[in-house]
Amino acid sequence: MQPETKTRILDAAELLFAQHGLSDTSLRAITDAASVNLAAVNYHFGTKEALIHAVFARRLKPVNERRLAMLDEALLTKPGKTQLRGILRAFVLPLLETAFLPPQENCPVQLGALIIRLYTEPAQVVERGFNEQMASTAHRFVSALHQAVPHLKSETLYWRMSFCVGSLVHTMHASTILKVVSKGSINNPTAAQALEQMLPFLEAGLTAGSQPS
Amino acid sequence: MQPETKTRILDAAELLFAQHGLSDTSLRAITDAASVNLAAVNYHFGTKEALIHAVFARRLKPVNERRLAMLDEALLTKPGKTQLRGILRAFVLPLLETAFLPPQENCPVQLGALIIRLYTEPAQVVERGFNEQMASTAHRFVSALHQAVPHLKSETLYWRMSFCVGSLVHTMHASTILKVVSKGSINNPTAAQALEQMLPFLEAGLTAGSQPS
DNA sequence: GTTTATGTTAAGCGTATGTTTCATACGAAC
DNA sequence: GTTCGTATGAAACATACGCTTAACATAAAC
Repeated sequence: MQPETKTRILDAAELLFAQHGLSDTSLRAITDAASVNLAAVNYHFGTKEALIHAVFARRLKPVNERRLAMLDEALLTKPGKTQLRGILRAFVLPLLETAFLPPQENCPVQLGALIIRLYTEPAQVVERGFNEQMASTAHRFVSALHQAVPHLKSETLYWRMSFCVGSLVHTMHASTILKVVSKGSINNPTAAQALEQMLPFLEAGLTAGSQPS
Repeated sequence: MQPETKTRILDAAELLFAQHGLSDTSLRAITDAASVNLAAVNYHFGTKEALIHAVFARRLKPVNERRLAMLDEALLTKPGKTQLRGILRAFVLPLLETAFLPPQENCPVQLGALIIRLYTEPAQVVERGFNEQMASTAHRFVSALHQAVPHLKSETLYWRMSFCVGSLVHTMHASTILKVVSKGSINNPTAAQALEQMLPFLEAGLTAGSQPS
Protein backbone atom coordinates (compact mmCIF):
# COMPACT_ATOMS: atom_id res chain seq x y z
CA MET A 1 0.00 0.00 0.00
CA GLN A 2 1.33 3.41 -0.92
CA PRO A 3 1.30 6.28 1.52
CA GLU A 4 -1.90 8.18 1.84
CA THR A 5 -2.89 10.40 -1.01
CA LYS A 6 -2.56 13.54 1.06
CA THR A 7 1.01 12.75 2.01
CA ARG A 8 1.94 11.83 -1.53
CA ILE A 9 0.62 15.19 -2.72
CA LEU A 10 2.60 17.02 -0.05
CA ASP A 11 5.78 15.15 -0.91
CA ALA A 12 5.48 15.71 -4.62
CA ALA A 13 4.53 19.35 -4.17
CA GLU A 14 7.43 19.95 -1.81
CA LEU A 15 9.92 18.50 -4.24
CA LEU A 16 8.59 20.35 -7.26
CA PHE A 17 8.16 23.63 -5.41
CA ALA A 18 11.78 23.46 -4.32
CA GLN A 19 12.99 22.57 -7.79
CA HIS A 20 10.97 24.90 -9.95
CA GLY A 21 9.39 27.48 -7.71
CA LEU A 22 5.85 27.99 -6.58
CA SER A 23 4.18 29.47 -9.62
CA ASP A 24 6.25 27.42 -12.03
CA THR A 25 4.82 24.27 -10.55
CA SER A 26 1.34 23.41 -11.77
CA LEU A 27 -1.14 21.32 -9.90
CA ARG A 28 -1.07 18.90 -12.79
CA ALA A 29 2.66 18.42 -12.47
CA ILE A 30 2.17 17.70 -8.79
CA THR A 31 -0.66 15.25 -9.25
CA ASP A 32 1.18 13.50 -12.05
CA ALA A 33 4.27 13.08 -9.90
CA ALA A 34 2.16 11.88 -7.00
CA SER A 35 0.15 9.52 -9.20
CA VAL A 36 -2.98 11.15 -7.96
CA ASN A 37 -5.97 12.63 -9.62
CA LEU A 38 -6.05 16.35 -10.11
CA ALA A 39 -9.19 16.91 -8.09
CA ALA A 40 -7.60 15.30 -5.05
CA VAL A 41 -5.73 18.51 -4.43
CA ASN A 42 -8.94 20.43 -4.29
CA TYR A 43 -10.48 17.84 -2.02
CA HIS A 44 -7.66 17.68 0.50
CA PHE A 45 -6.39 21.24 0.45
CA GLY A 46 -8.92 23.41 -1.33
CA THR A 47 -6.72 25.67 -3.40
CA LYS A 48 -3.16 25.76 -4.60
CA GLU A 49 -2.45 28.54 -2.14
CA ALA A 50 -3.63 26.35 0.72
CA LEU A 51 -1.47 23.52 -0.55
CA ILE A 52 1.56 25.79 -0.54
CA HIS A 53 0.77 26.77 3.00
CA ALA A 54 0.48 23.14 4.07
CA VAL A 55 3.75 22.21 2.42
CA PHE A 56 5.67 24.88 4.29
CA ALA A 57 3.90 24.39 7.58
CA ARG A 58 4.73 20.70 7.64
CA ARG A 59 8.47 21.40 7.52
CA LEU A 60 8.83 24.74 9.27
CA LYS A 61 6.88 23.98 12.39
CA PRO A 62 9.03 21.11 13.74
CA VAL A 63 12.23 22.88 12.74
CA ASN A 64 11.33 26.05 14.57
CA GLU A 65 10.19 24.09 17.60
CA ARG A 66 13.55 22.40 17.72
CA ARG A 67 15.35 25.71 17.34
CA LEU A 68 13.47 27.17 20.27
CA ALA A 69 14.08 24.06 22.39
CA MET A 70 17.79 24.27 21.73
CA LEU A 71 17.67 27.98 22.49
CA ASP A 72 16.09 27.33 25.89
CA GLU A 73 18.80 24.84 26.65
CA ALA A 74 21.53 27.21 25.55
CA LEU A 75 20.16 29.94 27.79
CA LEU A 76 20.75 27.74 30.82
CA THR A 77 24.46 28.30 30.33
CA LYS A 78 25.97 31.27 32.07
CA PRO A 79 26.41 34.30 29.82
CA GLY A 80 29.64 34.36 27.85
CA LYS A 81 31.28 32.95 24.81
CA THR A 82 29.93 29.46 25.39
CA GLN A 83 26.39 30.74 25.70
CA LEU A 84 26.69 32.80 22.55
CA ARG A 85 27.89 29.83 20.59
CA GLY A 86 25.03 27.77 21.98
CA ILE A 87 22.52 30.36 20.86
CA LEU A 88 24.00 30.49 17.40
CA ARG A 89 24.04 26.71 17.22
CA ALA A 90 20.36 26.63 18.12
CA PHE A 91 19.77 29.24 15.46
CA VAL A 92 21.42 27.42 12.58
CA LEU A 93 21.80 23.72 13.33
CA PRO A 94 18.20 22.53 12.95
CA LEU A 95 17.86 24.37 9.67
CA LEU A 96 21.21 23.16 8.37
CA GLU A 97 20.47 19.56 9.27
CA THR A 98 17.17 19.67 7.48
CA ALA A 99 18.64 21.46 4.51
CA PHE A 100 21.59 19.14 4.03
CA LEU A 101 19.73 15.93 4.63
CA PRO A 102 19.85 13.92 1.42
CA PRO A 103 16.45 13.36 -0.13
CA GLN A 104 14.71 10.44 1.47
CA GLU A 105 11.33 8.89 1.36
CA ASN A 106 10.09 10.54 4.50
CA CYS A 107 11.82 13.83 3.77
CA PRO A 108 12.01 14.11 0.04
CA VAL A 109 13.52 17.52 -0.32
CA GLN A 110 16.23 20.00 0.52
CA LEU A 111 14.57 22.43 2.88
CA GLY A 112 16.87 25.20 1.84
CA ALA A 113 15.55 25.32 -1.68
CA LEU A 114 12.08 25.49 -0.24
CA ILE A 115 12.73 28.17 2.33
CA ILE A 116 14.41 30.43 -0.16
CA ARG A 117 11.09 30.62 -1.94
CA LEU A 118 9.80 32.46 1.05
CA TYR A 119 12.75 34.70 1.69
CA THR A 120 12.79 35.58 -1.97
CA GLU A 121 9.60 37.49 -1.68
CA PRO A 122 9.30 39.31 1.63
CA ALA A 123 5.88 40.48 0.60
CA GLN A 124 4.78 36.89 0.31
CA VAL A 125 6.32 35.99 3.64
CA VAL A 126 4.08 38.56 5.18
CA GLU A 127 1.02 37.95 3.07
CA ARG A 128 1.06 34.21 3.36
CA GLY A 129 1.06 34.43 7.13
CA PHE A 130 4.33 32.65 7.70
CA ASN A 131 5.68 35.73 9.34
CA GLU A 132 3.93 35.00 12.61
CA GLN A 133 5.85 31.86 13.33
CA MET A 134 9.11 33.03 11.82
CA ALA A 135 8.87 36.46 13.37
CA SER A 136 8.16 35.14 16.84
CA THR A 137 11.08 32.75 16.52
CA ALA A 138 13.29 35.57 15.32
CA HIS A 139 12.29 37.74 18.24
CA ARG A 140 13.17 35.01 20.69
CA PHE A 141 16.65 34.85 19.22
CA VAL A 142 17.02 38.60 19.12
CA SER A 143 16.24 38.77 22.82
CA ALA A 144 18.66 35.99 23.59
CA LEU A 145 21.43 37.60 21.60
CA HIS A 146 20.69 40.93 23.16
CA GLN A 147 21.51 39.52 26.56
CA ALA A 148 24.42 37.44 25.31
CA VAL A 149 26.09 40.42 23.60
CA PRO A 150 24.80 43.23 25.79
CA HIS A 151 27.27 45.87 24.71
CA LEU A 152 25.81 46.04 21.18
CA LYS A 153 23.43 48.78 20.24
CA SER A 154 20.01 47.41 19.35
CA GLU A 155 20.27 48.70 15.83
CA THR A 156 23.64 47.04 15.30
CA LEU A 157 22.28 43.79 16.66
CA TYR A 158 19.38 43.85 14.22
CA TRP A 159 21.73 44.41 11.33
CA ARG A 160 24.09 41.65 12.35
CA MET A 161 21.23 39.31 13.02
CA SER A 162 20.06 39.98 9.48
CA PHE A 163 23.54 39.22 8.18
CA CYS A 164 23.44 35.91 10.03
CA VAL A 165 20.11 35.06 8.48
CA GLY A 166 21.51 35.87 5.06
CA SER A 167 24.53 33.65 5.53
CA LEU A 168 22.34 30.86 6.81
CA VAL A 169 19.71 31.02 4.10
CA HIS A 170 22.28 31.34 1.37
CA THR A 171 24.21 28.39 2.71
CA MET A 172 21.09 26.28 2.79
CA HIS A 173 20.28 26.62 -0.86
CA ALA A 174 23.43 27.67 -2.64
CA SER A 175 25.58 24.59 -2.21
CA THR A 176 25.64 24.36 -5.97
CA ILE A 177 27.18 27.79 -6.26
CA LEU A 178 29.67 26.95 -3.52
CA LYS A 179 30.64 23.86 -5.42
CA VAL A 180 31.22 25.83 -8.61
CA VAL A 181 33.18 28.65 -6.98
CA SER A 182 35.37 26.22 -5.05
CA LYS A 183 35.91 24.32 -8.30
CA GLY A 184 34.52 21.16 -6.79
CA SER A 185 36.67 21.07 -3.68
CA ILE A 186 33.56 21.63 -1.58
CA ASN A 187 31.14 19.01 -2.75
CA ASN A 188 27.95 17.96 -1.05
CA PRO A 189 28.95 19.17 2.38
CA THR A 190 27.29 17.77 5.48
CA ALA A 191 25.40 19.82 8.02
CA ALA A 192 28.23 19.27 10.49
CA GLN A 193 30.78 20.66 8.06
CA ALA A 194 28.63 23.67 7.30
CA LEU A 195 28.09 24.25 11.01
CA GLU A 196 31.78 24.00 11.76
CA GLN A 197 32.51 26.64 9.16
CA MET A 198 29.61 28.86 9.98
CA LEU A 199 29.73 29.18 13.75
CA PRO A 200 33.13 30.88 13.99
CA PHE A 201 32.18 33.24 11.19
CA LEU A 202 28.88 34.29 12.72
CA GLU A 203 30.33 34.54 16.21
CA ALA A 204 33.17 36.75 15.07
CA GLY A 205 30.84 38.89 13.02
CA LEU A 206 28.36 39.32 15.83
CA THR A 207 31.00 40.29 18.35
CA ALA A 208 33.01 42.46 16.01
CA GLY A 209 34.42 45.50 17.75
CA SER A 210 34.13 43.93 21.17
CA GLN A 211 36.97 43.47 23.55
CA PRO A 212 38.03 39.81 23.34
CA SER A 213 36.57 38.62 26.64
CA MET B 1 8.88 62.13 -27.49
CA GLN B 2 8.93 59.25 -25.07
CA PRO B 3 11.97 57.05 -24.68
CA GLU B 4 12.44 54.38 -27.25
CA THR B 5 10.14 51.44 -27.13
CA LYS B 6 12.93 49.02 -26.39
CA THR B 7 14.02 50.94 -23.31
CA ARG B 8 10.48 51.35 -22.09
CA ILE B 9 9.99 47.60 -22.30
CA LEU B 10 13.21 46.98 -20.40
CA ASP B 11 12.26 49.45 -17.69
CA ALA B 12 8.78 48.07 -17.22
CA ALA B 13 9.98 44.48 -17.30
CA GLU B 14 12.70 45.22 -14.77
CA LEU B 15 10.26 46.74 -12.35
CA LEU B 16 7.65 44.02 -12.68
CA PHE B 17 10.19 41.21 -12.57
CA ALA B 18 11.57 42.58 -9.34
CA GLN B 19 8.13 43.05 -7.84
CA HIS B 20 6.42 39.84 -8.85
CA GLY B 21 9.05 37.46 -10.10
CA LEU B 22 9.91 36.28 -13.56
CA SER B 23 7.19 33.79 -14.35
CA ASP B 24 4.56 35.72 -12.42
CA THR B 25 5.04 38.65 -14.77
CA SER B 26 3.24 38.27 -18.07
CA LEU B 27 4.29 39.91 -21.27
CA ARG B 28 0.95 41.66 -21.34
CA ALA B 29 1.55 43.19 -17.93
CA ILE B 30 4.88 44.45 -19.21
CA THR B 31 3.57 45.87 -22.44
CA ASP B 32 0.64 47.49 -20.64
CA ALA B 33 2.96 49.15 -18.14
CA ALA B 34 5.24 50.27 -20.94
CA SER B 35 2.33 51.48 -23.08
CA VAL B 36 3.63 49.36 -25.89
CA ASN B 37 2.10 46.84 -28.19
CA LEU B 38 2.42 43.22 -27.23
CA ALA B 39 4.18 42.25 -30.43
CA ALA B 40 6.92 44.75 -29.74
CA VAL B 41 8.47 42.33 -27.28
CA ASN B 42 8.78 39.70 -29.90
CA TYR B 43 10.07 42.19 -32.40
CA HIS B 44 12.80 43.66 -30.20
CA PHE B 45 13.80 40.68 -28.08
CA GLY B 46 12.37 37.56 -29.66
CA THR B 47 11.16 35.61 -26.69
CA LYS B 48 10.41 36.27 -23.05
CA GLU B 49 13.53 34.37 -22.08
CA ALA B 50 15.64 36.70 -24.19
CA LEU B 51 13.93 39.69 -22.63
CA ILE B 52 14.79 38.38 -19.16
CA HIS B 53 18.38 37.99 -20.22
CA ALA B 54 18.49 41.54 -21.56
CA VAL B 55 16.98 42.96 -18.38
CA PHE B 56 19.62 41.38 -16.16
CA ALA B 57 22.52 42.06 -18.46
CA ARG B 58 21.75 45.76 -18.62
CA ARG B 59 22.12 46.12 -14.84
CA LEU B 60 24.68 43.49 -13.91
CA LYS B 61 27.34 44.41 -16.42
CA PRO B 62 28.08 47.96 -15.20
CA VAL B 63 27.84 46.95 -11.55
CA ASN B 64 30.33 44.14 -11.93
CA GLU B 65 32.64 46.35 -13.93
CA ARG B 66 32.60 48.86 -11.13
CA ARG B 67 33.25 46.17 -8.56
CA LEU B 68 36.29 44.96 -10.45
CA ALA B 69 37.57 48.50 -10.91
CA MET B 70 37.30 49.16 -7.19
CA LEU B 71 38.99 45.84 -6.54
CA ASP B 72 41.95 46.79 -8.70
CA GLU B 73 42.25 50.02 -6.81
CA ALA B 74 42.07 48.27 -3.46
CA LEU B 75 44.81 45.87 -4.46
CA LEU B 76 47.19 48.80 -4.88
CA THR B 77 47.18 49.17 -1.12
CA LYS B 78 49.76 47.19 0.78
CA PRO B 79 48.43 43.95 2.26
CA GLY B 80 46.85 44.31 5.67
CA LYS B 81 43.70 45.34 7.36
CA THR B 82 43.21 48.38 5.15
CA GLN B 83 43.53 46.32 2.01
CA LEU B 84 41.09 43.73 3.26
CA ARG B 85 38.54 46.38 4.01
CA GLY B 86 39.08 47.88 0.56
CA ILE B 87 38.46 44.52 -1.07
CA LEU B 88 35.30 44.01 0.93
CA ARG B 89 34.13 47.49 0.09
CA ALA B 90 34.65 46.80 -3.61
CA PHE B 91 32.74 43.59 -3.17
CA VAL B 92 29.64 45.07 -1.58
CA LEU B 93 29.43 48.81 -2.19
CA PRO B 94 28.44 48.89 -5.87
CA LEU B 95 25.74 46.33 -5.28
CA LEU B 96 24.48 48.03 -2.14
CA GLU B 97 24.33 51.41 -3.81
CA THR B 98 22.37 50.07 -6.71
CA ALA B 99 20.10 48.09 -4.42
CA PHE B 100 19.31 50.94 -2.06
CA LEU B 101 18.94 53.58 -4.70
CA PRO B 102 15.38 54.88 -4.61
CA PRO B 103 13.45 54.16 -7.80
CA GLN B 104 14.09 56.79 -10.42
CA GLU B 105 13.22 57.38 -13.99
CA ASN B 106 16.49 56.18 -15.36
CA CYS B 107 16.84 53.36 -12.85
CA PRO B 108 13.35 52.32 -11.97
CA VAL B 109 14.03 49.41 -9.68
CA GLN B 110 15.71 48.05 -6.62
CA LEU B 111 18.45 45.84 -7.97
CA GLY B 112 18.37 43.63 -4.92
CA ALA B 113 14.86 42.46 -5.61
CA LEU B 114 15.94 41.67 -9.13
CA ILE B 115 19.13 39.85 -8.30
CA ILE B 116 17.45 37.66 -5.76
CA ARG B 117 15.41 36.21 -8.59
CA LEU B 118 18.61 34.71 -9.86
CA TYR B 119 19.96 33.48 -6.58
CA THR B 120 16.61 31.94 -5.85
CA GLU B 121 17.12 29.36 -8.50
CA PRO B 122 20.75 28.31 -8.78
CA ALA B 123 19.87 26.07 -11.67
CA GLN B 124 18.63 29.08 -13.55
CA VAL B 125 21.72 31.07 -12.69
CA VAL B 126 23.75 28.43 -14.39
CA GLU B 127 21.41 27.69 -17.23
CA ARG B 128 20.70 31.26 -18.17
CA GLY B 129 24.38 31.91 -18.63
CA PHE B 130 24.74 34.58 -16.01
CA ASN B 131 27.22 32.43 -14.21
CA GLU B 132 30.03 33.35 -16.55
CA GLN B 133 30.10 36.98 -15.58
CA MET B 134 29.25 36.42 -11.94
CA ALA B 135 31.60 33.47 -11.60
CA SER B 136 34.56 35.30 -13.13
CA THR B 137 33.90 38.25 -10.85
CA ALA B 138 33.68 35.92 -7.88
CA HIS B 139 36.97 34.29 -8.77
CA ARG B 140 38.67 37.63 -8.93
CA PHE B 141 37.56 38.37 -5.41
CA VAL B 142 38.47 34.94 -4.15
CA SER B 143 41.99 35.42 -5.44
CA ALA B 144 42.22 38.84 -3.87
CA LEU B 145 40.97 37.61 -0.52
CA HIS B 146 43.29 34.66 -0.69
CA GLN B 147 46.25 36.99 -0.74
CA ALA B 148 44.75 39.41 1.76
CA VAL B 149 44.04 36.70 4.31
CA PRO B 150 46.77 34.22 3.41
CA HIS B 151 46.63 32.16 6.58
CA LEU B 152 43.17 30.79 5.73
CA LYS B 153 42.78 27.37 4.21
CA SER B 154 41.27 27.56 0.73
CA GLU B 155 38.25 25.60 1.82
CA THR B 156 37.61 27.91 4.76
CA LEU B 157 37.92 30.92 2.48
CA TYR B 158 35.35 29.54 0.07
CA TRP B 159 32.93 28.96 2.90
CA ARG B 160 33.40 32.41 4.39
CA MET B 161 33.16 33.99 0.98
CA SER B 162 29.84 32.25 0.54
CA PHE B 163 28.70 33.58 3.91
CA CYS B 164 29.59 37.07 2.77
CA VAL B 165 27.61 36.64 -0.41
CA GLY B 166 24.65 35.45 1.62
CA SER B 167 24.77 38.44 3.93
CA LEU B 168 25.08 40.77 0.99
CA VAL B 169 22.30 39.32 -1.11
CA HIS B 170 19.98 39.06 1.85
CA THR B 171 20.66 42.63 2.82
CA MET B 172 19.93 43.82 -0.67
CA HIS B 173 16.42 42.49 -0.81
CA ALA B 174 15.27 41.91 2.76
CA SER B 175 15.07 45.43 4.05
CA THR B 176 11.39 44.80 4.62
CA ILE B 177 12.13 41.92 6.96
CA LEU B 178 14.76 43.99 8.71
CA LYS B 179 12.23 46.70 9.23
CA VAL B 180 9.73 44.27 10.72
CA VAL B 181 12.19 42.50 13.00
CA SER B 182 13.59 45.79 14.25
CA LYS B 183 10.03 46.97 14.83
CA GLY B 184 10.54 49.90 12.54
CA SER B 185 13.70 51.27 14.10
CA ILE B 186 15.59 50.44 10.92
CA ASN B 187 13.57 52.00 8.17
CA ASN B 188 14.65 52.55 4.59
CA PRO B 189 18.37 52.45 5.30
CA THR B 190 20.81 54.02 2.90
CA ALA B 191 23.62 52.20 1.17
CA ALA B 192 26.09 54.02 3.39
CA GLN B 193 24.34 52.83 6.54
CA ALA B 194 24.21 49.27 5.28
CA LEU B 195 27.86 49.45 4.34
CA GLU B 196 28.84 50.82 7.72
CA GLN B 197 27.12 47.94 9.43
CA MET B 198 28.22 45.28 7.04
CA LEU B 199 31.94 45.89 6.66
CA PRO B 200 32.91 45.24 10.29
CA PHE B 201 30.76 42.14 10.35
CA LEU B 202 32.24 40.64 7.20
CA GLU B 203 35.77 41.60 8.12
CA ALA B 204 35.50 40.02 11.54
CA GLY B 205 33.88 36.92 10.12
CA LEU B 206 36.49 36.52 7.39
CA THR B 207 39.40 36.89 9.78
CA ALA B 208 37.89 34.84 12.59
CA GLY B 209 40.50 32.80 14.41
CA SER B 210 43.33 35.03 13.25
CA GLN B 211 45.72 36.81 15.52
CA PRO B 212 44.62 40.46 15.67
CA SER B 213 47.31 41.98 13.46
C1' DG C 1 -30.55 -3.14 3.51
C1' DT C 2 -30.27 1.46 3.42
C1' DT C 3 -27.89 5.56 4.50
C1' DT C 4 -23.97 8.40 5.19
C1' DA C 5 -19.31 9.89 5.13
C1' DT C 6 -15.06 9.59 2.90
C1' DG C 7 -12.14 9.45 -1.25
C1' DT C 8 -11.40 9.07 -6.00
C1' DT C 9 -12.23 9.71 -10.96
C1' DA C 10 -13.32 11.76 -15.54
C1' DA C 11 -14.66 15.68 -18.04
C1' DG C 12 -15.00 20.35 -18.83
C1' DC C 13 -15.41 25.36 -17.61
C1' DG C 14 -13.48 30.07 -18.29
C1' DT C 15 -9.31 32.45 -18.41
C1' DA C 16 -4.51 33.76 -19.15
C1' DT C 17 -0.40 32.70 -21.26
C1' DG C 18 3.65 33.01 -25.00
C1' DT C 19 3.84 33.31 -29.58
C1' DT C 20 2.55 34.23 -34.37
C1' DT C 21 0.34 36.34 -38.29
C1' DC C 22 -0.91 39.95 -41.13
C1' DA C 23 -1.82 44.64 -42.18
C1' DT C 24 -0.26 49.21 -41.74
C1' DA C 25 2.63 53.36 -41.13
C1' DC C 26 6.92 55.83 -41.32
C1' DG C 27 11.29 57.37 -43.59
C1' DA C 28 15.33 57.17 -46.17
C1' DA C 29 17.42 55.59 -50.70
C1' DC C 30 17.42 55.45 -55.45
C1' DG D 1 7.24 58.26 -56.88
C1' DT D 2 8.42 53.90 -55.91
C1' DT D 3 10.86 50.66 -53.07
C1' DC D 4 12.47 48.66 -49.03
C1' DG D 5 13.87 47.91 -44.22
C1' DT D 6 12.16 49.27 -39.76
C1' DA D 7 8.68 49.56 -36.51
C1' DT D 8 4.02 49.32 -34.57
C1' DG D 9 -0.74 47.98 -34.38
C1' DA D 10 -4.94 44.67 -33.87
C1' DA D 11 -6.28 40.12 -33.85
C1' DA D 12 -5.92 35.39 -33.37
C1' DC D 13 -3.52 31.07 -32.42
C1' DA D 14 -2.67 26.90 -29.57
C1' DT D 15 -1.75 25.67 -25.19
C1' DA D 16 -1.79 25.34 -20.19
C1' DC D 17 -3.64 26.89 -16.14
C1' DG D 18 -6.63 26.69 -11.55
C1' DC D 19 -10.78 25.27 -10.35
C1' DT D 20 -15.48 23.11 -10.51
C1' DT D 21 -18.89 19.74 -11.20
C1' DA D 22 -21.10 15.39 -11.13
C1' DA D 23 -20.69 10.67 -11.09
C1' DC D 24 -18.59 6.63 -8.94
C1' DA D 25 -16.39 3.53 -5.33
C1' DT D 26 -15.82 1.90 -0.71
C1' DA D 27 -16.92 0.98 3.87
C1' DA D 28 -18.56 2.07 8.27
C1' DA D 29 -23.10 3.47 10.83
C1' DC D 30 -27.65 2.78 11.84
